[in-house]
Amino acid sequence: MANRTGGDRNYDCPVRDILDRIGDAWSVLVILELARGPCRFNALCRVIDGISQRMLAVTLRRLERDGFVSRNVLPVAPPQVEYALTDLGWSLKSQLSGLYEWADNHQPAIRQARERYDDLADA
Amino acid sequence: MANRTGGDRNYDCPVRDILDRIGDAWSVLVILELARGPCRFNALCRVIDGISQRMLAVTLRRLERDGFVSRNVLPVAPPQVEYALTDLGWSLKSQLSGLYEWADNHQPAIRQARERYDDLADA
DNA sequence: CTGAATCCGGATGGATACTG
DNA sequence: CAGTATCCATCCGGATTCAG
Repeated sequence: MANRTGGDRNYDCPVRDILDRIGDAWSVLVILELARGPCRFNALCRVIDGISQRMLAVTLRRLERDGFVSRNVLPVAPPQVEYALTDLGWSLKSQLSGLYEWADNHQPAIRQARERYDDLADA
Repeated sequence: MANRTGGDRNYDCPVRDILDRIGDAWSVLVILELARGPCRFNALCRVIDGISQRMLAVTLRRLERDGFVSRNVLPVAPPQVEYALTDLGWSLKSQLSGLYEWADNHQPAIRQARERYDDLADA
């Protein structure tokens, strides 16, 4: 989605951008992983199970563009690039933590609601 | 996205479901609208600018399934269906409010980061 | 090692028409 | 009124290949 499909269903969305980002599974996983410490491209690729090089690159670029992640090229050969959370990134991370907590607390309720709903639907 | 594309990139995602939901623009808008009070289908359709009948129906069903929204069929003719937030829905709404606040506070920083990034890219 | 470019299948969402 | 069904354009993400 990146930033609105067509480009202009504007609403009030100052938030849409952030929602688009955290609505993206990979972004969240990358942020969570980087919260454990700075990390390099391939290391991230290995540890984030299932992500493709392409999506990791795309995700990192988006996060970097939004200022959540810093990209540090170490002048060595072969080149190494280290990614880390910025202050803004940490701020977002703490928001995510809040969401995670909420999600954990309420997941049983959601699960239950779904089962009830699905049972009725099957019948 | 609904619930994981392929169906099984599992991770630790108790949160993924919620993230998928609030990552969806329509869901957020519907919740926000219902937070202003119960509402009927066509009324929602009119007030949520740009949504199609289909997407409203799909969105409402998802929200209902997860227990965020209640669907109340009034036994009159012609049939009326009133949607409203459940307690769980209100709980989610307050989380969203937190996110909105955070987003508002940090949007300047993000905007700035983007401009900086894009300027460098253009050059 | 760290990516960028290309190709491509599948899912998503819009438009439209139809129904109870 | 409150949806459902169908068709179709679009976009996303995976796999693969190439490059600095």
